[in-house]
Amino acid sequence: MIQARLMGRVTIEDVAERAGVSVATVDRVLNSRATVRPRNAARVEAAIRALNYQPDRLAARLARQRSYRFCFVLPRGGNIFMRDLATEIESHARHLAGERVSADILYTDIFDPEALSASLLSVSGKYDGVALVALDHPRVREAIQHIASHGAEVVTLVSDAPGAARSHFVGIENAAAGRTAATLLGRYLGGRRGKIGIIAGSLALRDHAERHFGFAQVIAAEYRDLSLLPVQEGRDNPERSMELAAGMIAREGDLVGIYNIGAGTEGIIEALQSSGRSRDIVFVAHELNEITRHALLDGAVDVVIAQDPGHEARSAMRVLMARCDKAAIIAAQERISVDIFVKDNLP
Amino acid sequence: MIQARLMGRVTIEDVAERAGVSVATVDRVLNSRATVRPRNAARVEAAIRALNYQPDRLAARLARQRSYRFCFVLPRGGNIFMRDLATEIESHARHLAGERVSADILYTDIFDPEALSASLLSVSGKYDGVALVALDHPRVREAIQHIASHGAEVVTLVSDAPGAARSHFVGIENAAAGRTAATLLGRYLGGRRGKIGIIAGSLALRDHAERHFGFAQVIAAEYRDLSLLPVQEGRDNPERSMELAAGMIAREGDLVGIYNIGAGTEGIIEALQSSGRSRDIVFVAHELNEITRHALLDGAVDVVIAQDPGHEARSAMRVLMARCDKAAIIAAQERISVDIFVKDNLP
DNA sequence: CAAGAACTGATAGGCGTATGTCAGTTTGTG
DNA sequence: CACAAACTGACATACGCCTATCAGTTCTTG
Repeated sequence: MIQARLMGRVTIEDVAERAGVSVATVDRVLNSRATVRPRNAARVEAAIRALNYQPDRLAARLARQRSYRFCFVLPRGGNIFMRDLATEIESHARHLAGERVSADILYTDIFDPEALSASLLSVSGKYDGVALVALDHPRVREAIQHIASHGAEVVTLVSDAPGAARSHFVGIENAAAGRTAATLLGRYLGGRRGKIGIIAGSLALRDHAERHFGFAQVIAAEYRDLSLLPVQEGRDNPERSMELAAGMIAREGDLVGIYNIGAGTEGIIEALQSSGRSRDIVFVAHELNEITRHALLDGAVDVVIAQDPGHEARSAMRVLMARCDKAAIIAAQERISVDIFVKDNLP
Repeated sequence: MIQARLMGRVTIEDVAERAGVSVATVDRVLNSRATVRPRNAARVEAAIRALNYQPDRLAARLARQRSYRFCFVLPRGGNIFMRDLATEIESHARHLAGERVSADILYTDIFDPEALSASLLSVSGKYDGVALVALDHPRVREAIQHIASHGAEVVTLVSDAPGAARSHFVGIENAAAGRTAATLLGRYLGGRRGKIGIIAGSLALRDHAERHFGFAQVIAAEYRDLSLLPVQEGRDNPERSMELAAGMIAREGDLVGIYNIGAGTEGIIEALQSSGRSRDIVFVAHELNEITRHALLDGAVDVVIAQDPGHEARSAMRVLMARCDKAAIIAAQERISVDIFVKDNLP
C-alpha cells in the first residue's frame, strides 16, 4: 500500500503556511465562518489554487458528525413499479447505514394535491433531504417551497414538478420515452397499415401525458399508415385495462398495435391472449418487472420501455447527499436513461 | 441537522462493552491482527451481530491513511470507444482526488499476449488495483495471477479473461448483445426475405466472437427467411470496413441488413450512402459516440447496441475500492447493461 | 508447578477536518 | 490618540477507527 505521505496530500495546514496565515483563518474562509480581511481571504484563495487543495471529504464528514436523514414520499398502494422503487430505497438505505445516512419512507395519496402537500408539510423541518414523487400542482409547489426554505434539500422522483423549488429531478424524459415507444412500434410493424390503441393510467398524470405526446408526435410525423385510436384511461388497474383492451380488439378489426403508457400490463396481456390475435398485434409496455419480464420471454410483449428503480433510488440519495455537503454531482451518473428491453437484453 | 449521538451510532467501544472485552480485542478480531481465544472471538462476533455494528467506512479509511492507486491498462491507439473510455477514466479519477484515489492509464498493445503480459508484469506490485482490457490467453492469465498474488486487486474491463484470477468483470454479456442485435434487426425487417452481412473487427477477439455467436443463434432459430453471409473482418478500421461493406452491397442484390460487430461504423455508413441503398438496408451497429449518434439521427444507422463507458469507468473504480477495503459491492449498480439506442432515446 | 507461550487490557498518538474559546493584534472612527 | 470594533492566532477537543506498545493475565507443556 502506498501511504498518503508519499503522495503528499495537501492539508489546510499547508494552505495556511503558504498563505502566511493560521489554520483558523483558512477555516474561516473555507466555511465562511466569520469575516476575514479581504487581503487575507485573497491570499488563502490563492494558496488553495496554487496548491490545488482539495478538502478531504472523508475527514470532513467524520468531523462534521453529520448523519443525513432523508424522507421519501411515495404513493400509498402504488403499482408494481412503485413497490419496486420502495424496495430499492429500503435496500440502499440499509447499505448506507455504514455511511451515516438513514431514510424513511412516507406513503401518501400523491394524486390528491391536498393530501400530498399536507404530508410534505408534516415532514418539513424534520429531515435533511426529501425526495418525492411529485404532482404538478400549485399547492404542491408551495409545500416544496416550504420544505426548501426550512433548509432541507428537495428532489423530485419519477414524476417532476417543474416550477417548484426542487433542486433536481431524478427520472426520465417522458416525452422521449413516448417517442421511443412509437419508433419501435412503427419499425416493428414494418409498413403494415392499421390502428394503434393507447391505454394510459390517466392523462392527468404529467408523465403519462408527456409519453402520449411524444408517441403521437412520432406516429403522426413518420408513420402515415398508422392511425391512433383515442386514449383510454385504465387508471393503472389491470382489470380495467383488460376490459379496455378487450373492447378495442373486438371493435377494431385492423388493430395492429397497442401502447400501454402506464401500469396494468397484465390485464392487457390477458385480453390479447384470449382474443387469439396476440401474435398479430405489436404490444409495447412500460417498466420492467416480473410480469413484463415473463411477457417479453413469452412473446406476449414485444418491447418494454423502462426506467431503473434501483438507479433512481441510489441516484436520489447520492444527489441529496451531494447537495447536503455542497459537493458536485456527476451529471452523467445521475442521468436516468430511457431503457429499451427486448427478450434478449434482460438483466 | 440531526447529530449522530441522537442516532446512537454503534462504535467498537459499544461492541467491546457488550462482549465484555477491550476495544483492542475487538480490533484484533475485526482486522485479524493477532490470535484471539475462540471464546472471546465468538463473543465479539455475537456482539457485532446483536448490535448490528457496521464499521464506519469513512473513519476507517481516514485512519488507515490509505490512498488507493489504480492502474488502467488500455489498448494503445484504440478506437473511439476506447478513447471515450480513457476520457471517462481520467475524468472520474480527477473527481476522486478528494477521496484519496488516483488512477494512472497505461497504454499497450493488448492484442499481443506478450506485450500485454509484459505490461502487466511491469505494473505488478506498484498499485493497489489494476483494471485491464483483457485478452483471453494463457500468458495473460499468468500475468494476472502474478499481480493478484502480489496483493493487488484485478478486474477485467470490457473484455474478459474468464479463467483468470480477476475478481470481477466490468462489461457486458456480449452474447446477449449479439442476440439483441439480431432480434431488432429481424423485427425491423418484419418478414422480409434476404441476406445479412456481418462485419467484425476480428473473430479472434472474444467479445466479437461472442456477439457473432449470439447473433447467429437468434437469426437461425427465429428468422428463417434471413441468411447470414460469412463474417468479414474489418479490423475495426473504417477504410477497410468501407471496402468490405461496399463489396457486399455490390455483390448481394438481396442484402437486407448489416450488423457491424466492432468499430469502423463510419466506413460502412459511407458505403451504404454511396450505394444509394441505405434506406432499404437495416443497419445495426455498436457503441454510442458522435458518429453513431449522428447516424441514428440521420437514419444512416437504425439501432445502436451499446455499453456506457462512463458507467464502466466508475464501476471499475468502485469495485476496486470496495475490494481494497473489503466492503460489499452493490451487484445491481455494478452490472453493465446492454443498452439499445434508437434516434429517440439518445442521452 | 514452573517456565514459557499465548493471549488480553489500557493507553497513547495519529489521520484531516470542524468548531469553539480567548487572548492578542490590527483597523477604523471620532 | 484613544477606544471600540474587527480581525487573527494558538490551542483544545472531538469524530471513529487504526496501529503499536507494554505490562499483566491466562493457558500449555514438559
